[in-house]
Amino acid sequence: MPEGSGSHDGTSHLEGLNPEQRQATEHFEGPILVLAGAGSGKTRVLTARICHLVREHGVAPDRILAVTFTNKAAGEMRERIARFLGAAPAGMWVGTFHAVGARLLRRHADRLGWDRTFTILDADASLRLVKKVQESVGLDTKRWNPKAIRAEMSNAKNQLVDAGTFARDNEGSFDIFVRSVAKVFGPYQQALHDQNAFDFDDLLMKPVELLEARSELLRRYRERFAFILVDEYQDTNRAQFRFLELLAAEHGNLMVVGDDDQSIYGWRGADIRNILDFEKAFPGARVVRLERNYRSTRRILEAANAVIAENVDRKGKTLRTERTGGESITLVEAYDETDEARCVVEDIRVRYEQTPGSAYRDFAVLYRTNAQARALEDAFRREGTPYQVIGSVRFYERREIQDVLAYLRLISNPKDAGAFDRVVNYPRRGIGATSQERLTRWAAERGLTLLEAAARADEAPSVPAGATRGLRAFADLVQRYGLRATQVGVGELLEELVEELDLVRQLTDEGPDGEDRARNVAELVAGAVDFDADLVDSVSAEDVDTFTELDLFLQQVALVADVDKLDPDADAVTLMTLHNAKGLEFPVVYITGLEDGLFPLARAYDEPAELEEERRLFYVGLTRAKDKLFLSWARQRRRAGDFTYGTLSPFVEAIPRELRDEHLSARLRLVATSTPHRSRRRFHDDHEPRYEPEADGDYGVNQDLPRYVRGERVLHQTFGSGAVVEVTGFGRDLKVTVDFDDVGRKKLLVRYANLEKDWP
DNA sequence: TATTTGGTTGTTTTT
DNA sequence: CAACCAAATA
Repeated sequence: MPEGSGSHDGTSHLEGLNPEQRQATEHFEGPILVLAGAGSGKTRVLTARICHLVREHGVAPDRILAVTFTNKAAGEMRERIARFLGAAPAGMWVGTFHAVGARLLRRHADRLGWDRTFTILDADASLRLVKKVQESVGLDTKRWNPKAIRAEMSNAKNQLVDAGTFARDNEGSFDIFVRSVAKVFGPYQQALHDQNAFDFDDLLMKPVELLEARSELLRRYRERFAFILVDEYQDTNRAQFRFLELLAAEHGNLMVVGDDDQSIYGWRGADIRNILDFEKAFPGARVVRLERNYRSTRRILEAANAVIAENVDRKGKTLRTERTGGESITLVEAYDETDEARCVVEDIRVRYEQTPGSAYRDFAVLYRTNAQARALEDAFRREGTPYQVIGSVRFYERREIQDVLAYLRLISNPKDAGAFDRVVNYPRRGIGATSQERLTRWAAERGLTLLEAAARADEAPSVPAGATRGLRAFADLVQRYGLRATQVGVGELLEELVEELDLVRQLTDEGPDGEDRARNVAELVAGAVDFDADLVDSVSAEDVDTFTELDLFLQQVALVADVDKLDPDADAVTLMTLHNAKGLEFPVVYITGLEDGLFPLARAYDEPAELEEERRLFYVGLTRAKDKLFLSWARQRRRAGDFTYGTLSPFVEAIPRELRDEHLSARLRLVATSTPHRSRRRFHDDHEPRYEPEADGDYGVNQDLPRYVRGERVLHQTFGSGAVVEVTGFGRDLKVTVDFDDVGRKKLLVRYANLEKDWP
């Protein structure tokens, strides 16, 4: 589902470009910002320009660096260029920022004190490490949420703030949370180093460190990447900006393509200023605007334009299309999420049956949060409509997959303590928590890696004899496979490993989910067998031979996103979050869950900037559709256990009424016609849950609960006492801002904060 | 040491 | 309504 229209094989890369696209494509030297609206053919422009550079200006492909947002986009770009040029662009670097960063680190990690076989920790592994470090520095993991700590560190790294700087800046802070983060940050980085590992954020930050510290490398790469192109520039963060600046500021040959209206990763550190202020950062930059949309019908674009026009912080542009009219936008009001899902599946069924030549892959169902996938999946399964879910329960995050991968990681990098902990007693080898702890202590005393310590466990006086046997067997196994990894491919290696561990049987014996798990492992093995090291574009061809296939496989696994695995050949409806839909297009798009508080999420109301980001996300969703848009919301929805009662999202209200075609779901229609004189609230039939006043009806009775009004004194378990300064939100999203006497101002969700009345 | 249990906790989005 | 974790048990 690439953007823009297809190319014409064997013809010029310039053919079919409109004047603006052509202008951008033919740009040669100097900085250029391409403001490309949704569906305006920006991917085409990027590939065409690369072809132009190579063909018309004689630029060698290996002097070009192109950064894309997903690996899939990178692959597609490479493919298209090869088609135009008639040959693969040898030596050209194409990949995500993370992949490019990893590639640089693979080459030069030694200059930073890492080994080139370093492990890339995924989100889960890094969280475990944070927890472990927290325990080691004596910071209660109950009181200080490891996730929050990791998020804070991640944020810092994305701003290029390292542990030392962070500590210096925050050690004396009045905010205990920040001080706690400062306590963890240094040891966390140290632990990463000890394990020869980087986390995701390091893949962006460390290359910058590398280039800043090594002027000879900087010089070399500036020269090497004489032309740099960046897609989805609106979603770059500080570290990524700095990376580009380092490489491109001198020659200025930087083309960035993006759309400020589609900036949706602010929460991940993306700084919309990067695109808004590009001309300041790169003086003399040319600006080209692509405002002609080749994707959507006029009705869809009008709706999208109306929605995004409500944002203040934007460059401002209006998309135009050559297409006319189109179907009106359907808006369905459903009873609950099950009803909503049924409506979607039903609509797909009807369209599929009535539209000649249509296929299931023409449909996409989008939602704000992954949790919403469940009800939809159930409906699809019931109806027997083929579907694929992107994200949700991510394949590589599944427990059984992580276990197998931990073996591979440990085989590839014996210093990986996280991987060791994970599988030393899986399958059971009679090594309990106590033995593990003792071994860890002994290893630390002797300066051994856990694996070395396990091999010599008999020398460790404190480790029980039973555990010693298991440990030695384990160490022996990992060592054997370490050798094996240099002899056979990763597919064969994994087959042998799974066989030896008897994993399939282990899993099937586990119970009801066991078979699924076994199937997943089989799928992983199949993936490893199919793995082709030549396709790993995050390691240069010239470097490939210095790694085992296992190393390359692990690198690949760490960096592939879920969207990368979207199978375009499968004839199935695609279900995914709006974030994952970025850059894709479909003839028919369903956007579900359009309730106030869900989309936009209630918490976005805290900050105008966040609300604008939610609106941009909606805009991204709307502009994915080529021919037909279908919007839906539910009056009632189960969220995190309890019921919520919604109203239509204000985002939808921004769409002019004449563009929408509003319906009640079949179910609501039924109730409405059978009891025409009753008020809406009484439509529920008796089999359905009714409005149940929640158990908080006795607010006035409980003397310990504060009344949340300005000036009220409240007491918090960790933050102490303070005064309420602001009250926002309502119901389950009720929030209070409190000025604490000791720790300053905090915004808390009443539902979780457990505030007590502070009696003076 | 392994397994079960019950209670607590938390849902935004992802490389 | 999960998934996760600590404590209780076999």
